[in-house]
Order: sequence, then structure tokens, then C-alpha cells
Amino acid sequence: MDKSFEPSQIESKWYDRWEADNAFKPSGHGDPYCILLPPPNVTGTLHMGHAFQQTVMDMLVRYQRMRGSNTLWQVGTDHAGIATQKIVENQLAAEGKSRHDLGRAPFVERVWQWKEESGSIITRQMRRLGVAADWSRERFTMDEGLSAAVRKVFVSWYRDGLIYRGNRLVNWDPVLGTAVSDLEVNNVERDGHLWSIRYPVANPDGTDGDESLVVATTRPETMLGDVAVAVHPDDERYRHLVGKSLKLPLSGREIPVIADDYVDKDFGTGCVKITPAHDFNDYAVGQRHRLAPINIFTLDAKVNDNAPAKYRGLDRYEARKLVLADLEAAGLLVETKPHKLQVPVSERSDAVIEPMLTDQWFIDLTSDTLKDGRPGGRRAITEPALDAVRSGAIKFVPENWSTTYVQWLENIQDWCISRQLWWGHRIPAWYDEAGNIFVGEDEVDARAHAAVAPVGALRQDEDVLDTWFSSALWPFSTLGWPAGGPVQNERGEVVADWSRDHVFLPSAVLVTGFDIIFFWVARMVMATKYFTGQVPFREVYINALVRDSEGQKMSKSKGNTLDPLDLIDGIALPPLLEKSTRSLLLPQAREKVEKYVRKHYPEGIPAIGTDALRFTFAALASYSRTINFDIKRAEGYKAFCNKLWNAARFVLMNLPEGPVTAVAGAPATEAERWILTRLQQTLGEVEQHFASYRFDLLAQALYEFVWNEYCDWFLELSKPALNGGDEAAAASTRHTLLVVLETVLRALHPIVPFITEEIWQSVAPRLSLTETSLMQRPWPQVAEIASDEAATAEIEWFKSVLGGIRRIRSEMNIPPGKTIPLLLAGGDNSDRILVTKFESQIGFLARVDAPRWLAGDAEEPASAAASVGKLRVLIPLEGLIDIGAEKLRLGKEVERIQREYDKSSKKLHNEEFCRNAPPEVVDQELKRKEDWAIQLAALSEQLLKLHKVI
RNA sequence: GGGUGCUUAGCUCAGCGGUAGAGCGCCGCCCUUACAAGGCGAUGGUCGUAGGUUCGAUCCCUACAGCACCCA
Repeated sequence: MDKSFEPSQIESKWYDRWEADNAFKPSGHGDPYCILLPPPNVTGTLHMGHAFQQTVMDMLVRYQRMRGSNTLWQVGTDHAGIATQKIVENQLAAEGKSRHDLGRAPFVERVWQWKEESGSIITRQMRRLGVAADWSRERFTMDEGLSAAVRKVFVSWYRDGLIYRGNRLVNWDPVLGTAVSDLEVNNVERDGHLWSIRYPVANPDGTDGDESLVVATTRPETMLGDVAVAVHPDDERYRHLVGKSLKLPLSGREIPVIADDYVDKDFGTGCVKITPAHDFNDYAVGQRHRLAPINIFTLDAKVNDNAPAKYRGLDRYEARKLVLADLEAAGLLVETKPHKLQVPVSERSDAVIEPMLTDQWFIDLTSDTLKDGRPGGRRAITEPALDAVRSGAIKFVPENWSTTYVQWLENIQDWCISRQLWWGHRIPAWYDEAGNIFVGEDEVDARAHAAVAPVGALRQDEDVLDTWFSSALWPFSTLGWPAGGPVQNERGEVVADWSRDHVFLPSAVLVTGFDIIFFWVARMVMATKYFTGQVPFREVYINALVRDSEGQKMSKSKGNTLDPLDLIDGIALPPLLEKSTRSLLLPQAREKVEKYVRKHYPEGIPAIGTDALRFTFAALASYSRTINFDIKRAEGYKAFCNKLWNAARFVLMNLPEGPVTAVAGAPATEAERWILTRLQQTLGEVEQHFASYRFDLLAQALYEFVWNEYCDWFLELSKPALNGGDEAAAASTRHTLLVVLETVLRALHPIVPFITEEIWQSVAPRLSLTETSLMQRPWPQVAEIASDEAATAEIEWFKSVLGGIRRIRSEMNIPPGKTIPLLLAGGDNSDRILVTKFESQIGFLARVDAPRWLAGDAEEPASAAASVGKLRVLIPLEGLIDIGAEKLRLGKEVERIQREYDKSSKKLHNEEFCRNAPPEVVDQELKRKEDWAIQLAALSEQLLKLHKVI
């Protein structure tokens, strides 16, 4: 083995071997354990969130595989309708073309080309992360099998009366020209104005009356589509006007004053203009009062022919200016004041969303019963999804997220599933020339199920389905549903077979971010429950969001994004700068990003390797909802990998040639029995932390075991054993060194697969193991390892003795290389036995001469002292120690112990404590008081002696 | 407005009724033959504020403050 750990040399080697050996495929035996990868965008690249999430999944899968489960890690990508279409449209725009210049079929062909070019980037990156997924089953949401599932589901839900087409108000992105989900709309606070506009009351003869109402609005241009003004029913100021008509300025239409308790009496004037066609709240008010909406915008947000001629064709913001100017001129603009408002912005295009009345397809999630008596969406889809969580069939980790899930479902609206795009699953619906709708798997099927005879030719719906519609089917469509038998990919390879693979449903755990609980998690539950009767997964582990070291959200325009591969491979400053600023358009942003990068990575990013990155993710994965990724932390874990590497080197270089066999009667030494005990405890903790998804504690337990116990103590203790005269102890120690190493490699493997495999390959032959890869080794069982409390207590004693000597050495500035004398005083019989037993270890590790016991009555030389129970460990001062310094040191120590003693003592004098506290707590306190008293006595006596010396 | 979190060492975070912890950083001494990506040791905290419950509160309860995020 090389002197230090070089990740780049081992990672690709092992990944290729594993994959070639089919090590990632389900074994076919054991309990099914399936994890579904949240499918990333096929044209996307790996970011820190993916890397974190995938590390978590990979740890679970590797752990379960070693435990003997039949593991399936289902990977794949989704087609990300809007995002992907937009990328290709941008490419076309660079050529001066639009998708309409190409036409639908050539455009879609071009998107497929782009998908082929870029589609493997993210999967290559995932391999670099060490993802142990079954690549032979990789799927894409638009591949034939998954598309068949989409058609089947659409048609079934339609025929069950749960999908309908309707003219509804939706979030319309006027730039992309499509409906978008309300989940893809962000409400952004912006500076705007609140305008107060006077609406005169109309006289019965149509002329303006003396009275008027003043409405406040942030969107004056929409008044062209006003159908009413609403006031609160209890508002005394306006009660007499309810039912009367107003003359709508600029349009001249008459509109009623209505009473509705949606109105906030105290906001503005207490009068609200109602524009049902362009506001969700107003739409609801309009429906309550049976007012027909008036749509005043075209699909690209220009004023349409429903408005007075002079405004037609104007963009909504130009129209606003003109409306305000005209109102001003008419003396109807009462007030203009600055106002902060929430503006709905499309996540996909940054355009301001325009609520728009359009024909769309919806999934019914809200009606209890259909007109024909069949169950409606609430009963058939929403309630089962709620019950799945309420009943505990699906558990969220951390548990709180179930509240988020439940509250959202309780307030759910019908799901708009149509998108006005070309890239996606085309809606399997056809229209005849009379506008009748025919739904089927294909046109033939649609005709076969026609309720009325089609009039003329059929024309398929132009729209595609929301990407999440296909993602919602992921838990069962990837397993081969709806086909009964083998499903092949485009290369003719079998990728799934429902008759065999259905055992993987429900999957064990879904690992995903909270941001898609609504988008994806809830919808998978709905679809999977409906079509398979099962839950899609038993648990949902909501992973934290990865932020930068200062807690800022990672974003390209801030320059604080990290490419996981740059952490793995390292990157120098110049290419990092180039990369970070390459795709930025705004010069200010470039400057800011460059400054950030130079400040945080003045020397670029050091290569830490996949294992260290994975360990870092594990160590950061507590239940908190965000993790701040600090590269310093990752560097620390690279050091850990190096530590493990060198520990292995030490073990291997202390072995004789050939296999090492267990010695009869072993383990021979306390140190071995202690490290095995600690190993056993650590494995127990690891089990527990896997079960509770506490990867931080899991990583910490292993880290501490490897570094602070195995390396710091056991390896050090093994040195005198290996080099001492006791050949049986040496042989036993060699074997234990090896066994503990091999066991901890197994336990670490799910977190750090590469380094553990590399080391294991050197270790395995020494233990005559027959497996060819660490991946084939069984998970280490707690029950296989014996614990020994007595040995543990002895080693703890030893560590205290050593600690005492080391502190004295360090604080008295005795050079580490200098061997010094050691005197012992006090102590009981067991101390004497232990001193004899550990004499060589104490001598070796503390660099002291053979200890000498002071006879009870012998004159004690002036010494520095530490106490271990009743035992006093003395370092004679002569020629070594500054008495003044030792008095100071000892004085501080005595004070500290005195404080602890007083605390303990005070507690025990409190009668309430003794009466009310549990007996074991009182006992513990008594014991502590006693221990402090012993130490106090020993050290104050020592201090007294030092004072006498001078 | 409704909801969910967070506030602990210089930084990033565990802990959560009974002796305040880790990693990194900082300081001191050491290139001791596994590892200087290292060893040994030290420093560092009235656990956001104010009340309450309790024999005992960083932990439970209440209020407040600050900071996030989600939904409307």
C-alpha cells in the first residue's frame, strides 16, 4: 500500500469492477428492499443536493445488500417538460429560429437529439459518486414502457370519471405560453403601488350619480374586466349601496355592488373591484354571485377585444399606464401610494403569471360523488392518500413532515395536468368536428369507447401532460406495470417484469427533499394507491437542503454553488473562476461571483475524493432541515480516510507472510478484549442509527471508533504487545488487529465504499476470506462479537493513568522523547495488579522507566502528581520540573475538584433531592462525591508536600 | 394571516430532565520507524431573553426577541 491515501487512483477501478460483476443487481433472494431514485432531469447535471440525497440512498442500499436483502435501487431520469423544451428553444433562438419555424414533429425530434447528447451526463456523474444502482434497469419517463403506463392511467381515470376537461382559471405563463402548476409559481414581494379609483354610482337613467365608491387596487388595468365591486356585508358605510349599479370608468359598463365577506373592511377603502377572469379570489367571488367573467387578455398578456378599442393590443403594463393616465384625466384617480405586493412569478421563465381562463384537463381531487353516483376524486384519490399517512402505513422521517403533507392534501385543489407544450406525453384525447371528446389508448381505442358517433375526422389534443403526471407513476411503472410480463427498452433489453418485480412494491423508503412533498410524494401516493392498492413506500426520509457554509441557498448567480465533482477531483482557481462565470449574463453578477469564489477558494478546491465527500454528507445528515456545507469539514473527513488507510498499513506491515489464523485461547490481552467490546458497542449504535436514519450519529460513532479508539489506543497498545516477549499475546494481537479492521471496513463500506474495498482486498487474503469483493461480505453482527466489561474497566484505568502522566509531561514541558522516572503511591490491591499487568504498555506509551512503588512509610520525593482513584501517580521533580509551575497546576486542579465536590455534596445535603430523586441517581451522586473526595485528598496532600519542599 | 423549524465553544453542528460534547479553527510541545492529511496537551460555553413546572432545566411549559422556510 502507498504511504498515503490517493482517492483518484482507486475509485474508477472499483466502480468498473463492481458494475462489470453485476454487483448492483438484485440478488434474487432475501427480503425485498427497494429504493426509488427521485428521477433527475435528463438534461441536468449533478448538484450538491443530488449528491447528498444519493449518498444517503446509496448508504442504505449498500447496507441492506450486505445484510442479505434483495435490493433494488431503481434509477432513471425524467423528461422535465418545460425545462427541457426551454433549453432547446433557447438553442433554436440562438439560430434565430422558433419551434414554430420547425413544426411540432421536427422540434420534438430535436429535443430527443438533445436528450441523447446530454442524457448520460448525470448518470456518469452518479457513477463517480459510487452509486450502487442497477443501471441495467435505468428508465426514462418518456420511454415506451413508462409512456404506456401514462396512457393507461389517463384513460382509466377518465373512464372512472376522475379526469375532466374544463374552462378554468389557471396560472398562465404568458412567456412560455402554457399553464403551470401553482407549485411552480413563486410569490415574490415587489415594490408597487396601491391606486385608489373612484367608481360613480349609476343613476337609473344611466347617468353618473352623485355618490361614488372608491376601490383600491394594485392592478388598475384589470378594471377593464371588472364585473362588480364588493363590500363587506357588515360594512355600515356601504350597506345602502349593495344591489345598486356602478358605472365602470373607461368602459362605461354598469356593474353591481355586491356584499361578500371575502372583503377586508379595514384594507384600503373596504371596497374591492372584482375581476373574475384575472384573479383567483375574484373568480371565487364571481362564482358565488353568478357573475360571468370577462377575459380582457390574450394568451401573451395583451389587451383583447373585450376592452374598449383604445386599449386593445397593448401589453398589460402599457395598458396600466394608459388606464392610469385616462383615470387621472377624468379626475377619478383618487390616490397613488407606494405599496409592497406579492407578485406571482413563474419559476420557469421569471415571467409574471397571469391568471387566465383556458380549457385544460384536470384530475378531480375534490368531489365526493360523481353525478352518476360513482366515487369522486376526494373519495377515490385524495382520501386514500391521506389515510396512507394518517394510518401510519407511510411514515415521514422526521415525523413533522406528515403535518405538511396532510395539511396540503386537506386543502387540495383539482390538479391541472395539461400543459401547452410539445415535449411530453401527448394527451390521449381526440376531438371530432363537433367538439366531442374521445379518450383512449390510441385513436382506435378512443373510437371503440365512443359514447356518441364521431362527427367527421378526429384530431388529437395538442397538449401534453404535466411531467409530474408520469413521475407520479414511478413506483409501479418502473417495475413493469401495466404490462404483465417482461418490458424491454429500446435496445431490446429486459428492464422490468411486473410478474416478478411487483415484490419491490412498496419500496422501503423514499429519500427526497421537502420541496417536492406536494409535487411528487403526494401524487405518487395517490396514483400508486389507486392503481395498485398499495402504498408506494413505507417511509419517506426528508433530507435537508444543502446550503453554502454561510447558510445561503446555493445559486449560480451568487457563485456559491459547488459541483460535487470539483470536490471529488479538485479544481484550480482559474478554471473554477471560468466555470462559475461562464453562463452568467449580467456583468454585475460576474463580478460578484468572481469575488465570492476568490474569497472562499483562493487556491481553488482541493481534491477530497468521493469517499470523503460521502462521509461528509453522512456526518452532516442530522434531522435538521438545512445543512451548511463547509469544505473544511470535508477536508477533515479526507484526513479520516487517510487515517484509516494508514491504520491498515500499520496492521498489514506487522503481519508475517501468509494467512493469519486465530490463536487458541485468544484474545489474549485486555486491550484486545476491550477493543472488541467497543467494536461490538459501536456496531450496535450503527444498527440503531441506520434504523433511525441518523447518519450523522452513525458516521460519528464509526469515526470515533476508528480514530479515537482503534488508532489512538488499540494500535498503540498493540505495539508493546507485538514487540514484547509474549509470543502468544503477539500472535493473538495480530489476529485481533486484523479482525477488527476487517469488521470495521464492512461497517464503513456503505459510507466510504472505495477506500474500504481497496483496503479490504489486501486484508481479505490474510484472513483467508473467499469473497472477491467487500460488497459480498455479510454485515457484521453484534452477536458475533464478545464483550468484556472487566477488560474495558481495566483499559479505562490504563487510559487514566496515561492521561495523568501525559498531562504532567505536557504542562511541565518535559520533551516527549525524554524517558522519565515514575513513582506510585497509595492505591489498592487491584491497582498493584494492574500496574504489573500494564507495566510494559505504560513504559512504552508514557515514556517512563519501570514504575517504582513507594513503601507506605518511605520518604516521598517532591513530585508532580495525578490521581487515579486512590492511586497516586508521581513524577519526581528533581531535574525535571519547576516546582512553582507544578504548585500552580496542582492548585488549579485542586480548586476544580473542590468545586465538583462541593456541588455534589450540596446536592446530597438537599433532603428534597434525596427524597425525590430516583435511588440510582442518588447512588450515582454518592459515588461521585466519594470519587471527588478521594482525588481531592490525594491531590491536596500532594500540594501540601510541595509547599513543604520550599 | 396560518403553519413548521432554528437560536449551544471563534465557525459548522450534535445533545435534550440528573458531571455541557464533536469536527474544524486557535495556542503550546513534538518530523516518536502507520499516518505532519500526524501525535500529545491546553484554552474556549451564566446552552437567545424573561418567567413557570420540578428535589434538579440547555432539555418540559408560557411569553418575548431574532433568523429561516412553507402555505395563503
